[in-house]
Amino acid sequence: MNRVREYRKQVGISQFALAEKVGVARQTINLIENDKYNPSLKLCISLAEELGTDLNTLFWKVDEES
Amino acid sequence: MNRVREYRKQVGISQFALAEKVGVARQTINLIENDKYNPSLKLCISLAEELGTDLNTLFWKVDEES
DNA sequence: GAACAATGTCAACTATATATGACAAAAAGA
DNA sequence: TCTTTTTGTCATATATAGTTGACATTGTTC
Repeated sequence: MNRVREYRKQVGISQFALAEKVGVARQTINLIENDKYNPSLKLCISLAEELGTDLNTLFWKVDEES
Repeated sequence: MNRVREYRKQVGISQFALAEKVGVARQTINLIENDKYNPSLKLCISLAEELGTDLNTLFWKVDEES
C-alpha cells in the first residue's frame, strides 16, 4: 500500500483535481490509490511534489503496522 | 540525474550483476543510469533495496549542486 | 598486445502504464 | 428527495518501459 489517498485527502482535493495537476487521467490516480498498478518514477515524483511530500513518505515501506 | 551508478559502484558490482539481482535486463540498468528513461516504481524500490538505500536518496531531487 | 570484462548503443519485439469514453454506485449538498 | 460530485470499474486503444540479441568501444589484467 502507498499513502497517496491519505495525503490527497490531507490536501483536500479530489482524484480528478490531483490527476489534472500532475497531468494524468483520473483513472490513473484511482488505480494507483488502490494499488492496481505500478506507476512510473516521474509520476511518483509529480505526486510527491503536488502533495507536498516526498518519495519515501508516499511509497517506501508503507505496510500498515502489524 | 539519479544516483544509481554512484551507489552501484559503492556496492562494487557491474550493471549486469545489479540487473540480475533486481530481475531486469542489463540494458535497462544502463538506460536508467544514463537517464534515458523513466523506470517503474517497483523497479526503483528493488534498486534501492539492492543498493542498501532508499527512494529519496536515489531519485529525489538529485541535481548536482549548482 | 592479446584476452576478457564492462559499458554504450541499435533494432525489433513484448508487456504494461496510461488515455479515453462510458456507466453505475456511493457520498455530499441543496 | 433530488442534484451534483466523487469514486470504482469496464473495454478498447496508444505510448513507452523493459527484453533479447548483437556489435563496437573502452577499460583491465595477463
